[in-house]
Amino acid sequence: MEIASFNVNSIRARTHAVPVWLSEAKPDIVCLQELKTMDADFPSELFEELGYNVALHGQKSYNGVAVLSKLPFEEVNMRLPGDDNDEQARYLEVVVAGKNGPVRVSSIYLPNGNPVMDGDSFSAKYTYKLDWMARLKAHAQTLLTYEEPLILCGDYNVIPSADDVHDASLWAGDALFMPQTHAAFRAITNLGLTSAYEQVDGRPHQYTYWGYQGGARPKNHGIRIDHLLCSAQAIDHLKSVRIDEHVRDREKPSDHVPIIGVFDL
DNA sequence: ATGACCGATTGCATCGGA
Repeated sequence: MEIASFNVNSIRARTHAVPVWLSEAKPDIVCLQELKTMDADFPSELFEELGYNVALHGQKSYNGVAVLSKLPFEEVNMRLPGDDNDEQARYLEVVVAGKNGPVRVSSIYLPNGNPVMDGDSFSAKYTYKLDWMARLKAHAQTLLTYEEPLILCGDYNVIPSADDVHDASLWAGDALFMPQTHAAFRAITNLGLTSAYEQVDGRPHQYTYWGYQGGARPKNHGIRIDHLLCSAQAIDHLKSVRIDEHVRDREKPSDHVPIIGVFDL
């Protein structure tokens, strides 16, 4: 089973790029982020034609997550517990039937959090990011008690270490690289979730995002912020990981590229 | 010679992104 994560930066702007990539890569499950559209305007037919079932949690203009799956959904959950007033569409969790039992997959669009400061204290945006990460930790803790293959896929907006960016000094003080961000990310991984990339590859300076500005892609000034966090029951069956960075060099690309984990599940 | 950001909105500029 191949499971991918891809922040598309508007699904309507990517009606060519995403189906072309799907036709080549043929992943079984794809977690999409930053749809930037309401459910009614999501081009489901493009994906149904390619054999995918679609689970959708859209939002007008911002955010929005989806899961495409060749296997039918046995369960779909659209909310990250912990704040009933949170209206932002950033979480979608599904369960499909693997070879040896249920496989649980989430599509995550973790808040950016910039700017970090508002005067002398953390901004509302950065506080929302840290709160959201604490909620994700609490939910992950619940899901891990199921002792299932669990893969939390998404745009975490977290640069895990200085090895995951061209020049870390340029990111000091950024919400993606703050000590508090790193601590909140470790609080999640320390529960027993392993980054698929770090488990089977781990080379430094491999990126999943290059900004549109300043020739970031040709200069290879990227960051690695899209991650597949896996329970032990998933990591046991992880065979390989790849980052399809060639997608970034095509016409009208997203600023992110897909990351794919190959699991024997 | 110079790698000039992109997408959504009700807009002809502003916001959010990372």
